[in-house]
Amino acid sequence: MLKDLQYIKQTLAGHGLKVTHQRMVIYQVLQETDTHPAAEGIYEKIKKKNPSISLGTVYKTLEVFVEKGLIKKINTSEGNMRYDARMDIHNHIYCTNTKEIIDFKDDELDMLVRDFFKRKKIGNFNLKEFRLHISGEKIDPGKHIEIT
Amino acid sequence: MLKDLQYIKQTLAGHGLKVTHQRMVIYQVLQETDTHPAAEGIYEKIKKKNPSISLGTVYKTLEVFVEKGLIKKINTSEGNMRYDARMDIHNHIYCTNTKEIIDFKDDELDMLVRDFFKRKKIGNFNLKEFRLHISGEKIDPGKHIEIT
DNA sequence: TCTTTGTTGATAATTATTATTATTTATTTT
DNA sequence: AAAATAAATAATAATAATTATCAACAAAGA
Ligand SMILES: [Mn+2]
Ligand SMILES: [Mn+2]
Ligand SMILES: [Zn+2]
Ligand SMILES: [Zn+2]
Repeated sequence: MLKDLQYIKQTLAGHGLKVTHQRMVIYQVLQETDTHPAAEGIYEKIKKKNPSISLGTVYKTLEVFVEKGLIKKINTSEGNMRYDARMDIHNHIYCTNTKEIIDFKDDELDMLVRDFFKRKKIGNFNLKEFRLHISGEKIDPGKHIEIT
Repeated sequence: MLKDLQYIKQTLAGHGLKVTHQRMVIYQVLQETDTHPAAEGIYEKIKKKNPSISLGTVYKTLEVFVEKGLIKKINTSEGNMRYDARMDIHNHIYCTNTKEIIDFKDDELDMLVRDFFKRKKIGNFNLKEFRLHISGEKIDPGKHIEIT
């Protein structure tokens, strides 16, 4: 899913953000990857081509993206934050062994849960969203997890 | 749900832990409360009656409890850890406004999801558990959330 | 061009948490 | 019971992740 620069520019601008090189490249990294990286990881990847970038800028920029609804911030059980460019509602599979986070989306499951909460009401509460956190361990850490 | 000291002693001992005053009082605080406090909060509560206790001890003790399967450690979307004395599998409702975490357990929902994963298999993955994270906002922050 | 405003990089500060270690307390051995 | 051993605690230092500060820089507007 290679996004061209034009698309990225439009996306940033469309969210009310001034287009800068740093923002472009940070957003691009997040688009290209599905590993839900931490700020540090994004920073390391960018530094190769762009050694002058600052880690603080990465943090700041990611925070701005989150505020503008461009990306999501997700928290791991290890306590550090990871970032996710996928904005559709979906769930995460955590491997407690490799610390990987894998996306998991299933319409049937969504319906099932949404349906449940149509019946079961939570009083004095404005439900925004629900996510399923699935955790376990990869059997063969070398191979991929596959959802069938 | 007032637990007497005898019960707490037995629980600690039953999990292979030496019974100390600090452990007793830390575990007691967690038992008495349903607010999923952070280490700091537990520490503050204990300090009143027991001013000599150290924050490091609270952290250490909580970690020991988690390892022994006495309590659970849960992570908030703000990134800091909270502790939960409830050990049965259950879900959490997060209020993004008050930062409260409220327990939510429903057998029908559990079945629904468990059932789903009996059909939908995740390959190369040993599923340990799934939890539903429900987030939203309290409508009246002064009042309680009620599950009907 | 001058002025204003927003962004970045360098760096300092903060927060949550963990590690270290001497002291205290509990348990076992003599 | 006294001595020896082991475990737990308090005080403190260290670390990691993240946020704040601020001067330099860049873009946009007048
Ligand atoms: Mn995601
Ligand atoms: Mn819980
Ligand atoms: Zn994702
Ligand atoms: Zn709970």
